Order: sequence, then C-alpha cells, then structure tokens
Amino acid sequence: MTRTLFPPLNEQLDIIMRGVAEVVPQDDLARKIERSIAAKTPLTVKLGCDPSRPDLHIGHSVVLRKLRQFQDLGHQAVLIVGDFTGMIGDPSGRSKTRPPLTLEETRHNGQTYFEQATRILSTKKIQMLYNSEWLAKMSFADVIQLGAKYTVARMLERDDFERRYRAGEPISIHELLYPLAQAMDSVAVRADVELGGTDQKFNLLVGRDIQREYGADAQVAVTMPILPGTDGVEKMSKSLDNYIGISEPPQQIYGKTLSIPDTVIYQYFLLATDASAAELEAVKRDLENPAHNPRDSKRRLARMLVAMYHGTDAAQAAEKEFDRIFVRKEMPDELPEFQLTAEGPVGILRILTETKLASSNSEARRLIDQGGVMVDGSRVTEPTAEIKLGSGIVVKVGKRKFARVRKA
RNA sequence: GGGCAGGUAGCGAAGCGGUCAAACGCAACAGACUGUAAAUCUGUCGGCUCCGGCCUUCGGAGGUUCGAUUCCUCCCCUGCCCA
Repeated sequence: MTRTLFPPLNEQLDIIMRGVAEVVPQDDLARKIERSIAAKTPLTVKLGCDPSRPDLHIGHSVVLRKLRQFQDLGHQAVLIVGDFTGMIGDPSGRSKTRPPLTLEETRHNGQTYFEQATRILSTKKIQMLYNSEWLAKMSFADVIQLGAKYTVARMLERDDFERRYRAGEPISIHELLYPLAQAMDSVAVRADVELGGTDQKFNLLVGRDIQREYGADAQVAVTMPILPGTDGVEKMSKSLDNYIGISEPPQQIYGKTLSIPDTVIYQYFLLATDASAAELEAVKRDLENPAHNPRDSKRRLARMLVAMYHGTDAAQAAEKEFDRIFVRKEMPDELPEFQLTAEGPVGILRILTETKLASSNSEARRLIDQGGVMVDGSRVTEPTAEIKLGSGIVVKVGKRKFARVRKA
C-alpha cells in the first residue's frame, strides 16, 4: 500500500529523531517536512555508499534503517554509489594504498551493495545513482572553481584531518577534495537531507555550504551514532573483524551478538533493531536491575537480529543450535564437508590443513599440542596420529570449528 | 632545492655487528573457567621438522665483514623544518 498523504509533522519527527545523534539544523528539518507535506512532494534523502567494501554489516544498517524510515514516511531515498571517488582510491587508508578500483569493479560492488541494502530498504521510493555520472564530467577548470569555494583552514577543521596533520601523518591533496566531491553529489541530486554516521558530520556540513554556493537549498544533515563493534569499543568494521554481517548465516549472527559486552546491549537494541520505545524502556530497566541476567537481554537481542535478516524460524533454530554447541557442547546440525583421496589412514596434519582448520602444518601441530583438536569426540594428542576415515569422521578444532571428512 | 627524523612480523613499537625468528603491547588462536564466542588466568602466535635442528624474513638493490635488522653506497616511500 502506498501512502498518498504524508503523516503529520510531529509523527514524522518522532520517527526520524529516534536514535539519531544530531540533526543540523533541526529547524530546517521541520521546515522542509512542512513544506513537503504542503506540496505533497517527498523529500530527497541522500545516502552515500562506499563501493570498495561491498559487505554490509549491522553498523551500516544503522543508517540504512534510518533511510528506510524516511521511505516509510513517503520520502524518496537516493543511494549514491561512490564509483568515481572509489576509482581515485580510498581517502582514509593511507598505509595500505588500496589499488584503485576499476569502473567495472565499482559497478559490480554497487550492485552487490544494492542487493544487500534492499534487505533493509524498501525497493520502492529508491533510486541508485553512480556519482561518476556527474563527477567524471567535471573539467579541471570545474574542479578549480569548486576548490575556490572552500578554504584549507576550514577543511583542516575536520577532526581526522586535524588529528593526522598534528600527528605528522600524510594527507594527500585528493583527500581534501573528497568532501567537496561528496558535496557535489548533494548538489547533483538536490538533496534535502543527507544521512550519515557521526563521522560523516563534517562532510555533510560541507555539502550544505557547497549547495548554497551553487544556488541550491542547503540539505539537513542527519547523523546517526556509530555502532560499536562486537568488542564494544571500536566502531564496527570489517578490517577490525568486530562486525556482524547482515548476510552472515543465522548461527554467526546469533553467536557474534552474544559475544558483545553487556555495556553495549542497549545501543544495539536502539540502533540496530526495531524495538519499540516501550521495549527499549524495558531493556534499559532490565539491564539496570542487578537481579536480571544481562545474558537474557542479549539472547533476545540476538534472536531479534537473526529474525530481521533471516526470519523468526531461523532465529529460533540459531538459538537452539547455539545452546547445543556451546551450552551443552554437542555437535552442530550441519557442518562443512571435505573429501580426501586416501588409501588407508590419513595423517592428522594433512586433515587439518586440507580442511583449512589450520593454515599450516606448524599451526596444526600447535593446535594439537594445545589440546584443541578432537576427532569424533576424542582428543588428538600426537601430531603423528593417523586417522581412519572409515565412513566419515568429524574433526573439531577449538570450540567452534568443525568439519566432516570423508574418503573421496 | 637544502637540513633533520623515520620505514622492523596483522597493527603499534623495541633492537642498532654475533646470544634475533627478533623484547613489549594490541589483535588473533588454543586451554581452564563462565551466563556468552564476555571478563579473568595459562599457553601459543614466520615456514619446515626425524623436535636435535633446518630454511626464509627486519622498505629495495648492491657492498664491507668470518658474521648485518644493526656499518657503507645508491634508490624508493613518509613526516617535520627551511627555501
């Protein structure tokens, strides 16, 4: 069902403001919404996405979910794939100068991004654009003109630039151009609102200035808090390996969620789930109650997250599976299978390396020394052990890595 | 263009002629414990190994030395200061 009427201002604001870090400037948002209601015209809500890392995680979901809320209120979502900026290279990663992506790769990643993002976003009221469409067309003269509209001092106000500058870390010229390029995206799509994490605040504000320079109405910057990763400290990111991917299997999502520290449980509920205001209150109360076991809140959170991306059945199954493996220490339901060609018994080292349960013979030896290797439930103590495959064996490394091995 | 300081394992950071596969911290992995894949504690953490050792590494290429991560030369990269 499509809405023909936009909900009233207060109702919209209630939804939009939930969980946000900051809206700059707030009055403008109200004004724009009022205007949109009066003119029966949706707001254009822009979100930029980085095509170099096509795997979305719960951290990305925070801002995507906010965009979804705008969609549900009848507004127009515009996803901008930074294919052009991606071709130049990554601005923040300097030590590991990432090889610039080809146009083809960015297109491909953009497509992957879209597929994943639409697990959260509605496929209606959405538009996806590649910023090469307008950025690639800019001449050097255009770029100089654009550059003239902003000053180095203002650019260096950005936290991370300032920090890096002070720390004596290199900052390339093109990195200074990034916020401007992103701002041009806002000009190009006539964004009314741009969404981003709080780390994007500066970029979003530059967008306002540049839009005005080009005679457009300045966008409202809506920033969302950064979701901490499963370590509870750093921001969630793939490179820190503290992420929960939205395309990960239910078991992974469930287990990883249970590993977050108690201190961030509430934030996860607030930012990554659809918990209602009342539910949020309840969660908060529980967590403050010393008689309440935080684990219960966390299990609920884990179920909710799995359910969001895989459905409630999967959530139940994941919980059951988790209890089986980690609480009762039994075997998982399904495990990866490997086939080895072999006559007679096979050395345990070969089994471990071929199943990728260990990355080298040395590591395999180490694991055995440390008592971390089980075959069919009994501990392997000798690296020279020969295992009879028979009709198939189950190898377990550590607490949670399993493989079934059969004779090919 | 000149001066200075740097480039060490996944990251950060010691070492500055042999005792260095390289201190320490983080991350990671294993074990114990636990409400959890949390916290804590213990151990491991380049590759190969007949567990005695062997092999390949300290920006790159050469050189000096019995011997270099440590000294020299050239080159590449980064930061700061001066112009």
